[in-house]
Amino acid sequence: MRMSRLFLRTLRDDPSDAEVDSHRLLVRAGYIRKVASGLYSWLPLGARVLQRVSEIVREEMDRAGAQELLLPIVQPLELWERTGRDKSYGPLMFKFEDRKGTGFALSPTAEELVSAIVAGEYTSYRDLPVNLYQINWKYRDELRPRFGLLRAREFLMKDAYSFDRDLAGLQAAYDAMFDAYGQVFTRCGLTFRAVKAQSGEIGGDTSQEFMAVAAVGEDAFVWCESCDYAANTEAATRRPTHQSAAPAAAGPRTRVHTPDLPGVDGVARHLGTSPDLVLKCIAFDVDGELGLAVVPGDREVNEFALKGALPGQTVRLYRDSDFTAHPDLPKGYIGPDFVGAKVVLCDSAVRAPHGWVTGANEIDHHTTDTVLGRDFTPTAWGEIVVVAPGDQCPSCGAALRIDRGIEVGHVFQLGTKYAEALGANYTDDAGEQHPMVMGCYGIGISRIVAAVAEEHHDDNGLAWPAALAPYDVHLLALGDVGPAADALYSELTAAGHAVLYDDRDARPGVKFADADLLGIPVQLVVGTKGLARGVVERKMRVTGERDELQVDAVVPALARA
RNA sequence: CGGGAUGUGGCGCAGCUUGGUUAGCGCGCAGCGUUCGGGACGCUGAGGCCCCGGGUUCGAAUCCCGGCAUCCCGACCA
Repeated sequence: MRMSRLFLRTLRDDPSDAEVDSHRLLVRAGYIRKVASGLYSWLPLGARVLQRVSEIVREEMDRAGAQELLLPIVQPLELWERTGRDKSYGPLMFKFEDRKGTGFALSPTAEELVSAIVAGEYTSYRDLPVNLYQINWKYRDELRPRFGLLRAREFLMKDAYSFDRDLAGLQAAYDAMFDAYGQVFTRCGLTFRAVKAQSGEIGGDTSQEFMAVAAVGEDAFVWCESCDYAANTEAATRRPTHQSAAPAAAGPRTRVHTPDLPGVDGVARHLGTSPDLVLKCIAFDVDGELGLAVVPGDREVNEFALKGALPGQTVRLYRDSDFTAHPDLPKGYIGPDFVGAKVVLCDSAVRAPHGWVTGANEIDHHTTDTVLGRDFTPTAWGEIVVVAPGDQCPSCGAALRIDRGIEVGHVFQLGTKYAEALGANYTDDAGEQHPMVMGCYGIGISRIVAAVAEEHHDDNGLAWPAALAPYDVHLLALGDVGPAADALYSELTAAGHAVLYDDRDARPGVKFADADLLGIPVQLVVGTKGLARGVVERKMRVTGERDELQVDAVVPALARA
């Protein structure tokens, strides 16, 4: 491509509305332009990168045995009503009506539609397994789009759906997708981890997220320094801190006046102690009764862990409205011995060998030297805190760490939820009907572009991994070298390289600066000085390494690289 | 949804407090000349519904009211 003809305008100044590096540089380098909040146009360079990521994903999906299809983006709302997700997805969906008043939505994902299609075609165990995927635009009217492509309202996603006879089949499909995902992100040059996750809105059981490690990532995840344990903060757990209660060294329990101090930090400061010696009692609803989650004051309750600790029961943390409905609850001053509590679920850290400062079950009062066993008795134990750095890994005991990441992929074992709702059943070899067992697997393709830009750039601009760069080689013609540069351009193109040829009538400094900003991996500089000695200069964008190549050795040299 | 900030040629910004010529600056763009290995310089030029609507006033980018848009922070943890 001759740069003199490329639809491109680079910007010298950072766009005022871009905060993170990927957004800032993709706009400055002319890859994307914002149309509205969370909506972007992909200019030619950006479109090529998106295409290259798509191609990598396509190759790995095909290799893993999945089959590509293409589903409509506009989907009847009726389909979503059948699984109830028109409500649960609710405001996240872009909804509208056609001229006849029929409801439609722009697809935020496609479990319903795929299930309905499979239900309409396949009915026999002989048909299974099958794994279908598409690469298509998805729409979510996000609460708060931000960080450019990282949380957009329109984004390109690869979504795959597997259908199996049983759980063993699902596990095999899931494993195949998991491995393929590792290949995709490795090929894209991302530093990533697969972390255990909660399934969230989509439903189902086992799920793992692929997180590209990045300081600007919106999600924190926990990982172990010495083994491969990794989980997002919702799903993460730790080893119990105390297996059994040691006798607490404490004096008599004492009631103290703590006026207007509902917060742990304020109470600790007021009493000259530290937050980790204060017990926090968080009220929750368990099957309509009052429960208390008891954790040290420097910790937070993990609502997912809380639910996991009380299997089979419906658990929900109290909201302001619950406290309004229960004026008898001294919010901020509840102790673990509160009389109305049917369940007192303590974290293992509560077994620490010392007395605690706790709420005195009365507004403006706390008690000191509150002792486990003497002053309060838990009804249950569990690991219910949000994991913090330094906690022990549940599988090996080494220290856990927390990093931030960008969720670039997510694999789920869904089970039969959608198959049942949409009638995706099959007949087995004994003539009996069963719902198909589903998995679903997503990759944020446009988000990968941003995540890679986030990881691969420097002060001068982008620095694409070779696999994703919009062009392989950036050929710069400096000064009066037209014929030689033209010849090289033709040779390289003929040899199969995607070449961006800066044939513009611009000064060298402009060309160098733009080349670094665009971030194509190999820069070839044809200048009058070098040409006089029969050489062109090669610069590697990532490392900055330079060397010289004889003009007639350029094509073979690049072929080797 | 709550809080904060912003909206002025394609991009980045000043002007607004204290209303008053023809609305400025840098980049970019066009023409001419000089220059030519890390975002050159000079001269000339084009390009603006000052976010939208209403109001105050002889007069509004500027003051008032109401919208809209964009960005940031937060969105239950006692």
